[in-house]
Amino acid sequence: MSSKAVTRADAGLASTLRVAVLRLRRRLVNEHAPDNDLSIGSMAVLGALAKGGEATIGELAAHERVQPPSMTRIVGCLADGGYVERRASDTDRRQVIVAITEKGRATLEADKRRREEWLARRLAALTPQERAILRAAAPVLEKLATSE
Amino acid sequence: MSSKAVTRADAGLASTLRVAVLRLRRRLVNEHAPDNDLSIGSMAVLGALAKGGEATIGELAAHERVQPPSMTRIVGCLADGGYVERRASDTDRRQVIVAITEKGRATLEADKRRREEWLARRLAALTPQERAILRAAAPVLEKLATSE
DNA sequence: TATTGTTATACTCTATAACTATA
DNA sequence: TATAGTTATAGAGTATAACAATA
Repeated sequence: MSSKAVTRADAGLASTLRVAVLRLRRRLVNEHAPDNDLSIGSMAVLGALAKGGEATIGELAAHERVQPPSMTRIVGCLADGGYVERRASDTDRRQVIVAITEKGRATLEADKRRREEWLARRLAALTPQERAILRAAAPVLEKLATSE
Repeated sequence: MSSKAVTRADAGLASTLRVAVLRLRRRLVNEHAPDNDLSIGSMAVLGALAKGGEATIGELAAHERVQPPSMTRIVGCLADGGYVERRASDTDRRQVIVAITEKGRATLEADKRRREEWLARRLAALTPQERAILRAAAPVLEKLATSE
C-alpha cells in the first residue's frame, strides 16, 4: 500500500469517525436523564474533580477544552447547587480553587449509572466482539480528543 | 467472568466512551474550518443527501436525529445558499422533497478534505495499530448512534 | 382526525470583548 | 505589564407549542 493510499484510507476513516462521533454525541445528549438538573458538561467537570482532585478554573477550562468564561459559568452553577466549593488560592489570590463536595461526589456516584444507562443498554445489545473493539478504541478516542 | 462483572466492565466502558465522544466532538467543532459558512450539521445533511439521494424533511430529521423544526431551519439555510432545492412531493403535497444541487455536491466534495484535515492529521500521528482499532470501531460507533 | 411541515418563541451552551483584581 | 477570572453580550443550535396545509 502506497503512502498515498494510506492517506486516502485515513481520509475515509476520518469521515466515518467524524459522522459517527457527531451522531453518537447527539444520542447521548438526547438520552440524557431529564430529571438530572446538571448538564452533561457539568457532570464532566464533577468527574474531573473527583478523579483529579482540586483544580483551578483555568485548569478545568483547559481540561474540558472550553474557554475560561464558560468554565466560570459551569462552576458557578455547580457551586450554586452545592456540588463544588470555591476558594482563593493561598499562593496566588487571583486563582480560584474548585473542590468537589460530599454532595457532588454522592451525586456523581448516584447519577453515574443512571446517566449511562442508555449507553450501557446499547452496549449490552452488541456482540462480545463489538464490545471488545470498543474497549480497545475508547483510549484511542480519548487520545485523539486530548492530543496536542 | 460473572455476568455481573461483565455488566460492571461495560459500565466502565460506557463511562469512558461517553467522555471520549463528548471531548472528541468538542475538538471537532472547535477545529471546524471557520471559512466554511456551513455548520457541521448542515454538512452532515448535505452528506446524507449526496449518499442517499432526495429525502423529505421528516426523513432527514429522523436520520440526523433532530426535531422537524430544526431540520426545517437547516434545510432553509442550505436552500438560501443554493446548496439544496426544495419541491413539493407529487404524491403528497404536504411533504417537501429536498435534493442536493450541483453547487451542494461540489461544496461537499471540496470541503470534505479540508473539514477532515484536523482529524486526518491526528489519525496520521497514531500508530498503525491504533488506526486499525479505530477502523474496526467506526462502524460499531455508527451502529450505536443509529440503534433503535 | 391524523400527519407534514412551518412559524414563533425560548432555552442551553459556548464564545469574544471588556473589565477587575492580583502578580 | 501580564495573568486569572468575571461580567456583559451575542451567536449557534436545538426544542416545544401552536398553527397551516394536506391526507
